[in-house]
Amino acid sequence: MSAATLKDIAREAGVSIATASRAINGLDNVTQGVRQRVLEAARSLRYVPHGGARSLVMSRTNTIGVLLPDVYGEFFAEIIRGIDVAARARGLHLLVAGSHANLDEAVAILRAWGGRVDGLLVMSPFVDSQNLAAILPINLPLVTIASRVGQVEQGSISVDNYGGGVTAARHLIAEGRTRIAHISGPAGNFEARERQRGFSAAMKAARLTPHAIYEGDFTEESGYAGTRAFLAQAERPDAIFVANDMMALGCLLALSEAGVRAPYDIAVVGFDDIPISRFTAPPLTTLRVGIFDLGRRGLELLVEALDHGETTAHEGIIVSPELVVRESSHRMGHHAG
Amino acid sequence: MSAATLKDIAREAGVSIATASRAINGLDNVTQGVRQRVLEAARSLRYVPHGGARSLVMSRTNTIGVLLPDVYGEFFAEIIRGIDVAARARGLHLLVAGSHANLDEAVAILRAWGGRVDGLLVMSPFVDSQNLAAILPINLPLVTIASRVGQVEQGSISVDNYGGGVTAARHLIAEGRTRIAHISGPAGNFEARERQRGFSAAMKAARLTPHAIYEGDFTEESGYAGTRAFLAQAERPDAIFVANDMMALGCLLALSEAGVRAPYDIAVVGFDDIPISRFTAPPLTTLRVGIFDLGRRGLELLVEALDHGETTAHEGIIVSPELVVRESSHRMGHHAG
DNA sequence: CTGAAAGCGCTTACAG
DNA sequence: CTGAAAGCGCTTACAG
Repeated sequence: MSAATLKDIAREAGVSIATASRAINGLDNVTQGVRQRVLEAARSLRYVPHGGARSLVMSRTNTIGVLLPDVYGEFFAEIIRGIDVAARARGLHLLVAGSHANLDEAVAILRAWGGRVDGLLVMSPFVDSQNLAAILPINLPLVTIASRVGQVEQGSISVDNYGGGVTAARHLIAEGRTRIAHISGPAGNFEARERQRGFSAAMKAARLTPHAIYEGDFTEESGYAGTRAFLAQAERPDAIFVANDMMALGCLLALSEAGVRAPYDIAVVGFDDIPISRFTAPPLTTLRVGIFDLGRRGLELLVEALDHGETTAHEGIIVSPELVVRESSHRMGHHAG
Repeated sequence: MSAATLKDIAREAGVSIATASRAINGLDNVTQGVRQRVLEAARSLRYVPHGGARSLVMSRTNTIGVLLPDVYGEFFAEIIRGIDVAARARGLHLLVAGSHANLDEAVAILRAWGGRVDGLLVMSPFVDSQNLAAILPINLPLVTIASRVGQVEQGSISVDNYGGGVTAARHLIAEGRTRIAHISGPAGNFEARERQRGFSAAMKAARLTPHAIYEGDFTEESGYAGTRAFLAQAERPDAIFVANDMMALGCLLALSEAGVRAPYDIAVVGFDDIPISRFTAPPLTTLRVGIFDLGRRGLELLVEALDHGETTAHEGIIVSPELVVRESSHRMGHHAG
């Protein structure tokens, strides 16, 4: 037996399919008795409305398409969680693509979503993703998260990465560090680039030169490798600004293995404040971007665009990361051994 | 201008809408010239097929519904990643619900997916989720991941949690530990229960009694709290089997803060092998369940059920977790200080 | 309050 | 090779 349709329950209840539809949807122009019969028929036939058909006729899918670059690690788990919680609260469904390697792939995915989504939530941190909006195959409300997409978009929420880089550098300088190294994110990543720019600018303002720069790729492995490289140098750094927390984990392990104590020998500052950063040993000083809220607010912006029509020109929201000082960078930590 | 439809491009190309459809879909019964004209019209009108309409008529959505209990932490990021990679390779879309607190909510979500998905991938580790399959509102192919759903399902992939608990206990016993404590998962969680059962059985077989049991909830916080509780006892444990890696992170921090050295003073074993477990200090001994593959294989099982019809009775796949010995439990670690 | 009819955007036998 | 027509499962003016 395949799924029951409105036609089936109309026949069963002895009414027209229009009336069945009204009863099911709780419209008020239906008599008590009729409604009863319809609902009963629906129950006995285990009727489940066909969402696809309904979407087609109402030209509204109640579904948001979420396009992410890669769902590896806690950062993306938090983003998705924020989006999911906000979507569920509004009865919206989420069509999720958890990876795209480049613009072409992103466009192909978006195209395949035609007629399946009401709006788009996109995170595409590639340096060239400013073209995304222009290439966009479907003309839908679009909100970008932590991306460099620009112009055409309906709204955006992003992090002041440059400012965060400045803050990180200033903090380490204020801690009395002078040989400050940097492990960056991948070259093609817009956010990574901004963080490094901010870091460099603040160093320059303090008349310091970066002690060393290592190009990582945002994975723990690369943070580990970068730190090993620094430790092998003739003159070691006395601080490392790591462009995200995942890499900072690798950094902390490399230090620990080498018997180098953070913060005493080398101070470490990360970026993001993923949930586990409070639980590293030592706990990690980092720049909190409020990952969950990035996702949540992104979805809320999109809902606004959906409700108020696409004309509402939202300015981009820019979140200032907050320095969270924990033990990895600060000699006076509570648990200093 | 709203989105162009097949009708628009048919008119533009001077053909019938049936022919336009055939040309667009690459069927071979179309002349070169006609195909050219249609494709050109489609391009100039920026035509994107309406996936919803296509689904309706073909009664195939090419979409899988993914129901998860909670997307917090690396574990779920890995599960989603595995599912996503496998789905993208097959051109399938993913409708994702990243949280449900109980059976009722799960059922409501599933119901709302009627007519939007071809099959269901469900992870519902609640003890009572065996009822899920029976309550299921829609009659769709269903594969469960790490769940206790049973009978009605088309397929399942799960972890031998009991066996993993046994292995963890045996390992610690073999390491010469005798005062072995346990931080469990939440009481209502099926997997947590099985892990503890296995642990207890192996302890009993070795004529040992669990030194202490603390009921956690799979979060870092509870691992931290449980460990603090253990450390406050008159007689401290010399080993802790922690029911998942997230809690083990909290455990390691609590030890580190208290100046208790793992593995020397207290050995620690986790469960899951989330990506960061290699990067804790000390690196965490754990039971690798192959999280990514759990997601990937779950989706593959579902695709099989979709292709071969719902009759194929898949037996449940049970994955044996593999003990990965790192420094947190073993005195002879490479980097022992 | 209820029903017949049109239509959402597409695919697919059925004729030609 | 091409087109007219039916139909996927629903909603919604339009009459009554």
